[in-house]
Amino acid sequence: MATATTPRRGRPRAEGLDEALLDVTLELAGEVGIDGMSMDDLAQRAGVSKATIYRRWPSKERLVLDALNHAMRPFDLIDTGSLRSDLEDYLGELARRMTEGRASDVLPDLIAASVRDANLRTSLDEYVRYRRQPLQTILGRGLQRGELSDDADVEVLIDALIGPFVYRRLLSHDPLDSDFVERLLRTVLPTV
Amino acid sequence: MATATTPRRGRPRAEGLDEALLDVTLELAGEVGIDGMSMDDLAQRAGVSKATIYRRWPSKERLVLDALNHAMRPFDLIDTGSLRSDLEDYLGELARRMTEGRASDVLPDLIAASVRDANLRTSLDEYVRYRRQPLQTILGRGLQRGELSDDADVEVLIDALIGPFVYRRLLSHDPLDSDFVERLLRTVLPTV
DNA sequence: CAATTACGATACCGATCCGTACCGTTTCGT
DNA sequence: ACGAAACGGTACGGATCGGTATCGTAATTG
Repeated sequence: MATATTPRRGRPRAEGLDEALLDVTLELAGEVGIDGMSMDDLAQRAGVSKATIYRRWPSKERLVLDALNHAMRPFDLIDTGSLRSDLEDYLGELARRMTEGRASDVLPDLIAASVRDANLRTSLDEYVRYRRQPLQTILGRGLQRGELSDDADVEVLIDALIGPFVYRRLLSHDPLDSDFVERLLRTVLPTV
Repeated sequence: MATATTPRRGRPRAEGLDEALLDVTLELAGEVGIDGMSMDDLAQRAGVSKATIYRRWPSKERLVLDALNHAMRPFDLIDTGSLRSDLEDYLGELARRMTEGRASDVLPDLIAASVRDANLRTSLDEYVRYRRQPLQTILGRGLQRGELSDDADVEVLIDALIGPFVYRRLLSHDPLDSDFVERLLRTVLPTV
């Protein structure tokens, strides 16, 4: 976790191996689930000895936790000048991450595991807030510009924008593409 | 699965035990997860010998599958005469089932497991279609009555109605109550 | 060169779990 | 009464898994 600041005496840790292991962890957990992933399989997939892993993390639990937190990368948010295109940009990026991203494959398993694991729950909550925040910014700008009615229910509007993505990704398995983004915005966004 | 039609020779199966076991299975799976549920724990919780379970189901997998399918009970759909109150009724019932229902506790785990289990996936897909159908009926009536614009995107509208429920239940953990139903309808439903 | 630490490989321990087998007992049909 | 099937209890086998320990080797510092 913390970078080793003191250059010790013996053979140094393999460079970049920590991050590589976190990636493999996320990948494998996405394939076979967190519980279904054995440390032996993980070591083999990474081309590494189990001892090497346990020299870096004290337990499987902590490793998985690190891997999940490591996967969260910030959105860069651009102000295009219009509510509609701001939302198109953001939701397009969201669709991309929910279909392609490394983290997206673990999501179902993470949700299930977080029900009974307080640490995973905390990580997941952060992730959720992370995704709402940009929409709050975008919709706030829309309100200032008058593109959104003053009595609009911003929080529920966010639910109505993110919810369908979650629903399609986890349950209906309908596509998450730009066409869907268009149709969703036409359906949900109050016509101005 | 099939009811034993032929009254055999020896001691008959305990009456209603099958259903009781399915209930306990669903309950326990909701608490500790499908993988986390051991057959020994299940037997103890049900006050039953493991042999009794394996006399009825050939494997844990088939038992869980039966339990999930058993949990799906039909909605009874009433035509209140107005689109708005039809939706209030249906979404209110949906909110109730997603928070109180036996099946609701297993949902996260079921989603995760269905990613890698074709049989669970099939059950889950049925469940998903089950929930869309009533909305298709309700919105269809709304179209006929002219309460909905002819160019409304019914499928995406359904996504926008169900999605927020899924999102709140699995991710944001915000409440699913009648107030939320009201706010969601005000936000999503095109004002007539 | 010597001490030190990381590495791959492997064996191992203890725990858990699914599924089966066996026991003596209970409840039914004949 | 007798055989047949279900029952609770329990023990067991085979497999898997997390984590530790050990060993010989490689890399780096002093």
